[in-house]
Amino acid sequence: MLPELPDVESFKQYFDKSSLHKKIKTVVVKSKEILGKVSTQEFQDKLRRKKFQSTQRFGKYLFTKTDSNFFVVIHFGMTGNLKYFENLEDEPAHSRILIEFRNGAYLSYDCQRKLGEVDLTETIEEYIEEKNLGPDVLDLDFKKFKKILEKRRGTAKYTLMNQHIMAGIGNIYSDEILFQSEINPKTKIFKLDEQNLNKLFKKMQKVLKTAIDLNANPKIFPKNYLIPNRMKGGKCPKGDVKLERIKVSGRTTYFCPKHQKMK
DNA sequence: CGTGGCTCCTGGCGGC
DNA sequence: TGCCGCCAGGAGCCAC
Repeated sequence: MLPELPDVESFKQYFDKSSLHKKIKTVVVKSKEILGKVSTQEFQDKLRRKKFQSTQRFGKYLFTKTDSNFFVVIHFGMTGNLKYFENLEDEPAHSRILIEFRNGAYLSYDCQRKLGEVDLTETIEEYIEEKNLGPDVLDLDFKKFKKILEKRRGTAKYTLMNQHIMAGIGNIYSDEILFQSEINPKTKIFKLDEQNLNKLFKKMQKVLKTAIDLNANPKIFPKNYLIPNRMKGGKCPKGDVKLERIKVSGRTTYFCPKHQKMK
């Protein structure tokens, strides 16, 4: 699936399990377009002989702290992935950055469409500031959630997906959250009353946490989830109504016309 | 502030 | 059969 908050959380777990506390031997930048501000030279020089000490996820970003007081920031774009492996023949097809550890194993950042980005930062706060990201969705309580929605005039879908308002939700999970909340994606956010907002907040937390628990794997999602049916001709999991496919905020959006009526 | 359109990118697929 | 062009969607930019 596409790298939204639950997917990045599972990348974090994968990274932690495979790549922490191992000394880096070499770094190969195979597609320099993937790098943000940092040059290939600096990226390689700074990482050589270092170790990753810990990781932190914020929104759709994964921050990996090195033992030298800087972070590697990984953004997965649409097609980013991580793979740890022992033999070079197992290197993925679109390996963009390849880290070789001193134990002989490798970590590859694979990204077919090159829409992802890898960069360095001194602090997480600095990076968040620079990208102007809103708070991480899972750090919100209901009070803060209501606060950041005040004075917003956009649609529910746009508001959930806008990383400057809140960080972590993308096109796929916004559809799921709105489906579970029984809110039409085109509903203006200010049209929702206290009760609607409360339901939206609770379902948002529930959907994201459930997806994290299930390793962001739609194949094992609950039976009443929209995501596994999110395709042309897909049906509402609560009945046999056909899902509708429209554009909201320029993004392909699936919703159930029966359960997500306009308020 | 929000919307819609364009851009980046690659591979899969539909249509002719 | 083969090839063109659309589409997927994360995110930035720009005009309105």
